[in-house]
This record gives sequence, C-alpha cells and structure tokens, in this order.
Amino acid sequence: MPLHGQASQRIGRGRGMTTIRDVARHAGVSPATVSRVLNGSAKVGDSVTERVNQAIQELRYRPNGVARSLRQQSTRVWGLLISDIQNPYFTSIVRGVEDEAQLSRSSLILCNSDENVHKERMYLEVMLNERVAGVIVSPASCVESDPTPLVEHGIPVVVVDRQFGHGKFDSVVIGNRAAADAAVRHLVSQGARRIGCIVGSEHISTSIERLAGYRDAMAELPAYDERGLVEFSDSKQLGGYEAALRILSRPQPPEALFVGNNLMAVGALEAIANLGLRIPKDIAVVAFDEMAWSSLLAPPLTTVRQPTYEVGQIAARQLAARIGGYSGPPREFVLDASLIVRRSSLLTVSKPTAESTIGEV
Amino acid sequence: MPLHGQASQRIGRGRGMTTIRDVARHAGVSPATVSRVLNGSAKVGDSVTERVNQAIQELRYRPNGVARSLRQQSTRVWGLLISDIQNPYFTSIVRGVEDEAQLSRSSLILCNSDENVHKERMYLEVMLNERVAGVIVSPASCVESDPTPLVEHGIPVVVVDRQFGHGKFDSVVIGNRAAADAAVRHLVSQGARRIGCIVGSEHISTSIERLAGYRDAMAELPAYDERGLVEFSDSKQLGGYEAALRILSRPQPPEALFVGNNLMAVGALEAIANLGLRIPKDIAVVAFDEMAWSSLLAPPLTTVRQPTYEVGQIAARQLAARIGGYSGPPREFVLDASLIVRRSSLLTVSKPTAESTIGEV
DNA sequence: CTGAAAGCGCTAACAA
DNA sequence: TTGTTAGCGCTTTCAG
Repeated sequence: MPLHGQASQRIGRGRGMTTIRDVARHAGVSPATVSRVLNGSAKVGDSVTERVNQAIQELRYRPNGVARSLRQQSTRVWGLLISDIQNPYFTSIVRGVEDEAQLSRSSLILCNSDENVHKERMYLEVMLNERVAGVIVSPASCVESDPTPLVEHGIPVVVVDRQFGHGKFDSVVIGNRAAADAAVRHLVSQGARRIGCIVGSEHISTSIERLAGYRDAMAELPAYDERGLVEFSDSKQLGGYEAALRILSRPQPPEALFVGNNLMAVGALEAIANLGLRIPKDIAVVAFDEMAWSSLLAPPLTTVRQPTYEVGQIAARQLAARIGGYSGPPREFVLDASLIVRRSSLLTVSKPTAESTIGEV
Repeated sequence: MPLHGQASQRIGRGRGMTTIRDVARHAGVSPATVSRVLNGSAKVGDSVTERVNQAIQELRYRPNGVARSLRQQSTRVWGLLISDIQNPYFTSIVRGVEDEAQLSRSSLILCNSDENVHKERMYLEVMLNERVAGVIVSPASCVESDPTPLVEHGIPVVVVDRQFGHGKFDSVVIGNRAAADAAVRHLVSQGARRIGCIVGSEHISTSIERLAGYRDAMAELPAYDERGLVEFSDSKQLGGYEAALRILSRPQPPEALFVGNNLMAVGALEAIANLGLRIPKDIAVVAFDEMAWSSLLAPPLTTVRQPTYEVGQIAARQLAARIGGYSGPPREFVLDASLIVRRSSLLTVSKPTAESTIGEV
C-alpha cells in the first residue's frame, strides 16, 4: 500500500494508538506486568518478559509519555527559554545546557522569545502548563519578565546571561561591568579619547552593566562628556546599524566605538562600511561576543569573549541540583570574560603579527 | 518568608498543585463548570463565570496541560528537530516555522540533533512518546534517519532541507544541483579551471546534490580531472578547515574553491588565511549559505543564498495542513537559490562598485 | 445552564 | 512473581 494519505497510515484499531492494555492482552498478562517490563521497576519472569517484549515489537507499541507524566506527576523534560535563537551567543549556551541535560537523562525543549516579552510570557505559560521539571531562561526584560509563577508552583528556575529578580533565582552571568571597562580601557590605551558606545535595551541588565563599565573607564579621562556618544538599541543587527549611523553622523563623530553585543556589532560594521570609513584608522572598534568568524572580518575584530558553553553548563548543573531536591538559598555564578585583541582596535601599532589575548579581564 | 529553598516555595496544599477540583470547591461549583469557563466550551451564567474566575485568581490555578492532552488525545505542540543549532542556516528556518506555529496557536519545541544520528533517534522517540501534533525534521543522515515510526502512529512529518525517504514524506528543499552548478559555472566564467570542492557528509542529500552540480559544471571543461579536488567533510567549521587544508596542500592546488555550506566556509577561510593565501588572487571562493556578515568578510564572500525563512514557513504550513486532516499524497516543494557575487570570486574585474546579484539560479 | 460520572493511558499500592 | 484496583487532572457525554 502506497503511503498516500500520511494521516491515515495508522497502526492498531482505527482510532487511537496501541495502549498498554493491548500489549497486555496480546501477551496474555496484566497491564501492570507490561509496565514492569517497560520500566524494569520490579522482577518479572524471564519467559513472561520475553512474551511481553515480543508483543511490544509486534504491535509497535510506544508508551504514552503524556499518561506517564500525569500518573507520575513529573517529567524528565527541561525547558530552555532563550531570547534570540538567531544569536550565536545563545545557541552556544544551548549546547552547554543540552550536554548536561543528556547526562541527566532528560530531554530539552527549547523556546525562543525573540526578545519579545509577550512571546516570553506565552512560552513560560506553556512550560508551566506542561509541568516541565525545570526551566532555564534568559529574560527578555529585567523589568517585565516574570518567572515567579513557575517557582510558586514548585518548578525550579535558573536565570542565565541577564541579572534578574534581585537574587530571587539561581543565576549564571558574566562580570559585564569589569569586562566592558577593560574593553574601553583598551581603546583608551590605543589613544582614543572620543569613544562611542552602543548597548542593547536599557531594560536588560547586560546593557546596563556594560554601559556602567564604559562609564567607569571614560570617567578617568579629562573633560569627559558622553553627550552624543551613547546609544541604546535592540540587541539586533538592524538596531546596531541604526545606532552606529546616528553616532557616526554627529557633528563630532568618535574615534572609536564600543559595541555591546555581536549582532549589533555586525550592524555597526555595516554602517561603518556604508559610510566609507576605514577601521581602525577612521574608527576603531571593540565589540562584545567572540564569534567563529571574528578573525575573518575586515579587519579582524577585537572582541570580548564570554565563556558561553560554560554558562549553559553551569546553569544546567544548578538546575539539575534543584530538580534533585537541593534547596539552599539562590546562588549567583559570575564568570569572567576575556578580551581578544585584533586589528580593528589597534591605532598605534600598524599590524600585529598574531592575534593576542590580554588575559582575563 | 524569604525564598530560601526554591523547591519548597509551593502553593496550595503541601504536595501537588492546585487542581480544577480545588477551584470548583472554592467557587462552589462543579469541576465541569470550571472546565467550561476555562475553555469557553459551553455557556455558563455570568455570575458563576465571575466566581470561577475569581477562584482561579485567588488560588493561582494553572490548568494541567498534561492531563488535558491525555484526555483530549491531542496536543497543540509541534516538534522541530534540526541538525545543527549552531548553524545560522537552520536557526533561520526555525524562525519561519515559529511564526507559522504561532498563527496556528501552537507552541514549538525545538530539538537539536547536532548532526548525530543517535541524538536524532532519541529526540524522535521523545516526540513520539510525548504525542506531539506533528514534526518537522532536517534529517542528520539520509541513510540512517528514520521518522517512519511517527508516521505509522499518525503523527505527520515534514522533512526540510535534506531529501529523504523517496517521496514518502512531505518535504521542502532547495534546487541544490542547479544552484551548485551555477555557482561553479560562475567560477569558470571568471577564468578558473582547477576548482576544488568541499561538501558535507556523503550521507546527506544536500552534499550529494551539490557535488552533482559541481560535476555538471566541471564536466564541460576540457581535460577535467577531479582527482585531489573533491573532499567530503562534516558540515561544520573544523571539517571545512581540515578539508581545505588537504585540498590546498596538494601538489597542484586549485585556483578556486566551491564550499558546500556556511560553517565549512568559515573553516575554509581560516585555512586559507593560515596558509597565507590571498583571496581571490591566489584562490577564489564561492560558498553555499548567505550569512548576515558575508559582505563584511575579508574579502566579501560570494555566496549562494537560500530562502531559509521560506523553507521553514512552507514546511510549517504543510504540517498545519496535515494536522488539520489533509491527506493527499506527499508533496515536495523545491525552492530556488540565488547567487550573490562579491569580491571573493572575482578574478577578472578587480573591484566591483557594488555587490551584484545574478538573478535566480 | 449546571452537575454527576466515566475514562484518557499509565503506574503504584496492595493482594494473592 | 503476577494481578487487581485505584486514581493522576482533565473534558465530555448524559441527565436534570
């Protein structure tokens, strides 16, 4: 029979799937015994086990996870809610979480809020309704996001990347302020004095922290005046493009630019290219987030590298601990970033022979 | 009370969550009525509706999606299984699927097989067990992958990006052979005669098709001999790096390189840089997959742009149709790619004024 | 318009 | 070792 009409290609009786009762009947045992074979939850005679397994094969039986979850009042599914799936920074975090989930024999469902608080709310609700075992989330907003309903219902929550909720949740973040400070100081060390700054939304802790770091570094310059030099954006490429355009088309454009994440950096580089400016001669650039192709850009881009995989890994371990019953006070893990210096920020030396890393920031 | 001990921060009676019965009691009605209010499935008196809603608020009741799914024998959850979440090509497909899922009022759970057939099998099993409404998958292998168990259990499957199963499934793919042919022809038109080719695993249809397109174009050259010019890889950066190194360190290295996807291209560009070769003078490059930063590379990279968002969108619409009961024969959607010519492949003209697109391939 | 009762598929307690 | 029974939380007949 050809497979015309996928949907009608069912097994077993016309409607519904094969159940544990079907298997039990077919093997001449009780449903409980089938369950025991399935889960190895109790001793079952060899010959019986044999018969049951054969029945399972023949009927192509697949246990219904939904029923199992309902009965056991628990799931082996973790929820991971990230704020931008198109951002390689977050997908790298995902990889870290994934590997840990697998170690915990749990599966991961991934949702993407796309920096949109409404989508985020919807997905958090879905996760709560589906009673996932735990959730890792990078909040779309540090003002409007609210995973407390989950916690109130006993579902542990770990926050990543962005600070949130004043120590109410476990969290894994980067020392953003210090990292930004070091990045901007590096520009200063290269002789830059007017330095522009592009960060994401002011509702996101990373933006706030990175701006604070920028100000820490700038405050030490004489006659520092940031008017016209700081732009908030949307953490995405288009926003970075527009913000760069605004800053660079001012009467007194800066000599250097500090960009608060990878996608905005791509946008800013586009804007710089469109304006016909040369990097680093006309404008030096340092950006947050190392990407696989940072060194292949024209010119190679100086970046702040975050330990993304580890962020995911640590968050996942903490979540696993909570799911396992650990109930100490919320922990905050702060990881270090490092500055990777490349040609885009070098104003003094013309061409370094190799890319140099200035240790931990 | 401080939030020490997240896990103990529960609501309602000590164990378990608030159920529909709790709400019913609290509002002085039957569970059935609460259900009706919740779903708007039947007329309920205004004052009763009021009382129920208030009880829901006060008790912070959240309906249990698991129980609902079990009872209704259906879910509003779609599964999306992609083969590499770190590849922006796939995450762009995700965006297309996501938006359609939202239109269908369904939520999306995303899984990442990481080009690993075992992980893929596990996730397909999870999706089957969780009885998702339908699945979109980009198979990790065209030999070992097997979503038929899903179809056999009445769960519709749409395949994206990679051909699979001889027309047994709905699928959305690109005209890879024609696109590769056009890309290589473009290199030939630039005067290249020895052209290297790096594609992914030979178990993936896209690799096979793109290699076929390469051969189509090369076969027209006199004295064509591909020995030492073709390398299979793993569709990832490291694989591309190593493959490029192998090809370029041969006695007679090629004058141009055709790379079968974005991540391998990044690796190949790295290898070229490490060998100290100049693009395009020493080696011209064309690669599959446009990326946001393709034009920012040194030099700007000539790419084959695939309509990724549309791939996801069309797959999602087809899935929605199947879930809605459509049962015609499997459909195959083939979309066109386009070549975006930039400096990396220009051997004749020195510097084009603007990036030019050579229509649809 | 509302309530009572049955049952989705599974597992865990209790019997045998 | 195996079977019987009850019930997870919800929706959906069927009565009223």
